[in-house]
Amino acid sequence: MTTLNPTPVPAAAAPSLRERKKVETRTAIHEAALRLVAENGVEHASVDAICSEAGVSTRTFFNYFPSKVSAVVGLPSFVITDAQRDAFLERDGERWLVRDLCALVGGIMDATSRDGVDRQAIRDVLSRRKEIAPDIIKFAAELRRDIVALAERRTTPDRAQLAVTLVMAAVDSALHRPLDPAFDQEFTEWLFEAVMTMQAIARESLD
Amino acid sequence: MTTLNPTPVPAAAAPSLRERKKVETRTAIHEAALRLVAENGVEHASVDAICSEAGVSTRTFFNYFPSKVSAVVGLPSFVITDAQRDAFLERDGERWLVRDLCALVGGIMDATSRDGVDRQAIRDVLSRRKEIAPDIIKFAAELRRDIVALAERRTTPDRAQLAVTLVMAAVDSALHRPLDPAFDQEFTEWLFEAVMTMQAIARESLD
DNA sequence: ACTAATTACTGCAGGAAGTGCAAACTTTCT
DNA sequence: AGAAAGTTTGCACTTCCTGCAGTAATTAGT
Repeated sequence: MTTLNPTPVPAAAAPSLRERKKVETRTAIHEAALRLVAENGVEHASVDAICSEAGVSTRTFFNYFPSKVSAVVGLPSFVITDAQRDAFLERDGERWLVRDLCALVGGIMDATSRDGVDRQAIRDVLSRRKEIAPDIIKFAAELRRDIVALAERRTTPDRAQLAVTLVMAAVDSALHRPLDPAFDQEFTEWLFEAVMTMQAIARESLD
Repeated sequence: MTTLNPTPVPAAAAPSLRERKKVETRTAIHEAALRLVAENGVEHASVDAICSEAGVSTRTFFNYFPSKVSAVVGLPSFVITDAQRDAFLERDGERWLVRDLCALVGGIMDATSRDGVDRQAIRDVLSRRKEIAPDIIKFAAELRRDIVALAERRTTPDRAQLAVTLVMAAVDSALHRPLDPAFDQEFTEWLFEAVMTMQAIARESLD
């Protein structure tokens, strides 16, 4: 499952002018959003401001991103690729369920800022402007549903619900952690570590 | 902590006409919001519609509640009472931290729909209209900060962060659970149970 | 190279959430 | 009754976001 090419195989093909321009404007918007939010905070970085910074019309902005947060994240929405879904469903039952969920979610989150945008920039914004966390969580809600659907193929609905909640909580904790040097290591690892620490805290709280 | 009266003690005193009217309009708005959201879903229940259902102006609506969700919940915001804070800080250290957090959060959530509104109504809306969950979580974000601040008095910032994240995840799971008969029992108990189950899932996922 | 079909960009009109301000109205106090 | 204090309302305004229709740019066909 390592070398699956999503494009129709026959040579990477020169990306057309159109394609290049699309990437260009999307990147422009994304970078402008990142820059302005970093400088002024989410509240005081209006979509209009981002648009003029990026040199596009407001309408174009919403052609690329459905919301302000999504522009900051650099993704119209979180999506599960076929490869990711297959990898997750390869194993069955509850064994490694939580670990696999971490891998899945980590992989999905890693899709942010692909097209040549400095990943450090997005990390900075997330850690410096924590007010954005609730919006991001809300933004990820749609994804959550999809993941629960997948998890339900490996355990009961009830436990699937809780397992996913737990992993999403790990994401949440990532957004609230101060500064976050750990964001550099594999996000998946980081998530799993968070889950394990939570588990430990819960257990210790009992004796 | 069972029989603590929040009012200044000296006789319950006849609530003035003004006070009664305020409660009346707040209740009217809350009930209208509940009713319309239950019928049409969050998306299709506009604030304007809620206002005319409740017989108040739009402006008055926002005098009572800062947002649509807050009107559904029936609270301008989640608040920690002094009694609750004191009860939480009575114990020290990590022992029972998670349990105490569940009690704290459970108590806070229990403040919804006090003034004679059928609690069943709000439960119904939450379980029938799950799309509202992300908004509620976002609504509770402010509270989250306050709770973390409290938790930090009993453990390290890092572990406080994670412990609170875990308990908030339990709330999240409550919002996503199908139908939820358990909402009837003490919410606190329910939260703790969710945490424990998550802990179990995480642990089992390892062996 | 010129035309035709796609596809992207833009403006405009408008809906919905939410805020500040000042006028109008109600309850309360003296 | 009249002043003081508090509540409700209308109005103008900002921001996010969507549908629609027209324009402009890219690409494909000849």
